Formats: sequence, structure tokens, C-alpha cells
Amino acid sequence: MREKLEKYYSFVFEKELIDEIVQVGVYKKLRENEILVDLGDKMKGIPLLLEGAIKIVREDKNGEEILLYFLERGDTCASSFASAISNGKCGIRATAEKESEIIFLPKEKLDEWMLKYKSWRNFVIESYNIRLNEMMETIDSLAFMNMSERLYKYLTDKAQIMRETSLNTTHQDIAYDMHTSRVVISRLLKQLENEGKIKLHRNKIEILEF
Amino acid sequence: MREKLEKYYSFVFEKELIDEIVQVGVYKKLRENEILVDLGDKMKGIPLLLEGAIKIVREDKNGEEILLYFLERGDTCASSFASAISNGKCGIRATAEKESEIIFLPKEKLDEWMLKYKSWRNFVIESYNIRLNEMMETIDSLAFMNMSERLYKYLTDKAQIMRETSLNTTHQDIAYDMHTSRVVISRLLKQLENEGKIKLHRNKIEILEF
DNA sequence: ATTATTTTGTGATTTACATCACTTAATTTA
DNA sequence: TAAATTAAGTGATGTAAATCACAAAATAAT
Repeated sequence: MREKLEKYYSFVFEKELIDEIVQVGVYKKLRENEILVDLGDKMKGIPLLLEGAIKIVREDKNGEEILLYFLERGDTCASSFASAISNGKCGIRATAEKESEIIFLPKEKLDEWMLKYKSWRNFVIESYNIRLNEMMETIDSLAFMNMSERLYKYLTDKAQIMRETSLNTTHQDIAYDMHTSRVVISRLLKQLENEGKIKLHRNKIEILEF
Repeated sequence: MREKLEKYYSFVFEKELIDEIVQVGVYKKLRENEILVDLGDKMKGIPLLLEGAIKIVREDKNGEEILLYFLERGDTCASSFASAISNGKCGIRATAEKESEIIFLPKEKLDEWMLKYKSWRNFVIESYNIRLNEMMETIDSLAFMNMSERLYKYLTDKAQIMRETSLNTTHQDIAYDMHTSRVVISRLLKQLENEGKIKLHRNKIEILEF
């Protein structure tokens, strides 16, 4: 745990803070598709992502989903931070897209560290900024792009987060994330394949052009 | 300035902090439609809204707009905070929807106060949370609602922010905010009128049902 | 190996919204 | 007061995406 913490966070956190994190943080390994945070959960702390990829989705009353963004190593979940500090509920679901490793930080420390460590203050603010910007990008996609453009962005974004050039996924799963139907995704994927940007296989999409 | 500050912020900030704000804050009155923050601006501080209503919009490369959310008294612009602290650019435009009053806080103080005042830390975190939640609501609207529902939500939300039951606006302005065409808005408004939810006038929309 | 299940492909149809083209009404300006 | 401008109403048509219905592969289960 200390090793990975130092690998990804030594440029972010002071040494003393890393020491504290090692002491109070709870290491956890997440299986693929394991739910880390669910709708309405009250967070008792926040996760710091050491390795892997986490998908953050929003769900409405009818159980329909829309992807908000992905987290990768070095990220934290700003929504949890909010929820942890204010004792409020979390409006999102966080699912491990692949096996991941996190450190869970107890909420009691969150405010304490704000006083003690400038690097922590920066990290918190920076995390919120990144998340606000991701949300704006999501809004841009929904408001300004058509399905084909959104789909291509989805594929390339996800490939980057997963650090792979092929994605192991079904058309139906993509449709859930993008809040559309499988038929639409299948047709647009075929179109992207014809344009030479991707190559389709069963349960797998190769991305040829980034 | 002190008077309004105490009126809306005395339950939020410690007395000492209010004193400091009075000392270093710059009071500014905004005319209707005055631009407070524009795309790409580098913020030298953040605005604290004393009175009025501010519209926050996102713009894409083609100059097309989409409304993100409104600010009202007691709010601050989290996006500016981000930009001010990190010296980065602001990805939004903020326009006064009606005559408004703000206090501009210089960025040098922002981090200093994080150390000194717990109420300030809470306020900053709380502001980010509110903004994240507003963005999620915007995403919900775009992803899950049809135009008619979005329009009705737009009207009632805006009426609430403006503290009026009628809005002085044109169909075209609404179309800009919602990133659609005037024709579509006119038709849907007529429909809402037939349902008895609103009453249409030239340059004015009365909301009959909230 | 045969059957069942999951995944993908594809035609046909519907619908919400976008776009075009033009009219009517209200308001402002000359 | 007439002309110009701005705001709103409305028919016709186009189009992206949603929905329905079913077929064809690929894979998993028996």
C-alpha cells in the first residue's frame, strides 16, 4: 500500500501526510463490477484510487442510467467528499470497471488535514475542479454532440482510462452507459467500423484511430 | 454592504470573517445583462452574491450555448474559485439576469481563510457540493427529460431564482438557454398554455402552476 | 452433439425535434 | 401616422434516434 501510495501521490502529498494516510487509511481491493458507492449511501469517508478504473453513473427514478465520468488512479470521488463532510447522501453509483485498489480515508480526518496540510487543501480543491470540468464535458456531449460523436468519445475516453486499445464490452452495456438503445449503438458502431475507426468483434471493440 | 453581508451571511460566517470580508472585499453593482465572468477569463478572486440572480452558461466552439444553472444571493461561483486558486481559465460565462450586487473577494485571501475559519472551509466545500448537484440536475434534464419537461422546469426554476411569478423574456432567449430553436419553444409554450400551466404575453410568461 | 442463451445484425415504422418558409401581431422609430 | 423592427404563430418537410420485430451468429449449458 505504501509503495503505490508513494508512486502516485508523492508528488501530490507531503511526506507527513502520506505517513498519516498509511496509518489511518484502509486498503481495499475491488473486484471487477463491484459496487463501491451506491445511490443514497451515506459516506463514512472517501476513497483514494491507487489502481484500476471506476465508473461513476447517475440514475433517475425509473432506474435509467447515464454515465457521468470515469476515475483513474490518483483520483478521488468528489461526490463522496461532499457526502462525507456534510453527512448527506450520495447521488451517484460508483462501480469498478476492472479490478481496482483503493485506500479508504475516514471522514474525521478530512477536515483536520485541511488545516494541517496545504497539499491536502490543494488536492481537495483540485479534485472538485477536475470533477466540475468532467461534468461540464458531459453536459457538452449531451447538449452539443450527436450520438455518433458521443459514442466515439465514449470509446476513446474509456480506452484511455482502461489503458487498453480494445474494450471488452457488449453493445448493450454501452447503450446503458449512454442512455440509449442497443439497436442504435449497434448501428452506429457498424458505421464507425465502416469509417475505419474501429473494428468489431463479439464482446470486444478494437479502437484503430484515436 | 456590511448590512446585506450580515443579513445573508451571518449564519454562515464567523463574525471575524465578516469583518475581514468587509475590509478586503470590493463591492460591485451589476446592471441587468452585465457580464461578470466570460469564457477564458482568469479570475483574480471570487464573487459573493449579495442580491440578484446570475446565469451561468457553457458555450461550445461554434458559439452555441447551454444553461448550466443560476446563482442567487448567498451563492458563490465555484467555477471561479477553481480558476482563481489554480490560476486557470474559467470555462463558463456568468451574466446578471437582473440588477445584482456582489462582493469580490481577492484570491490571496481564499487559501488563508481556509486555515483561519472553519466556516469558510465549510462554505467552500458546501458551494462545490451545491454546484456539483446542480450540474447533475442539468445532466438529468438533458439525459432523461423531453423538451416540454425541460422547458417547464426551466420556467419554474427561473421564476424561483428571480423571485417572480412572471418572467420577462422572449421565446428566442429561452431557446438560446436551452440550446434549441425558437419555433420549438413557441410550440411547446403554447402547449403548456393549453394545459393551463402558464399564460403567454408578449415578452412575458406568467406561471400559473408550480 | 443438441439445445438454450447471449450477442449482434437489419428491415420497417414511429416520434420528437430541427429546419424552412411565411404570416400575423405588437412595438418602436422615423 | 406610416414604415421598420421585433416577437410570436403555424403549416410543411426533413432527420436523428427510438421502438418493434425478427433473424443470424457465437458461445455456453445440458
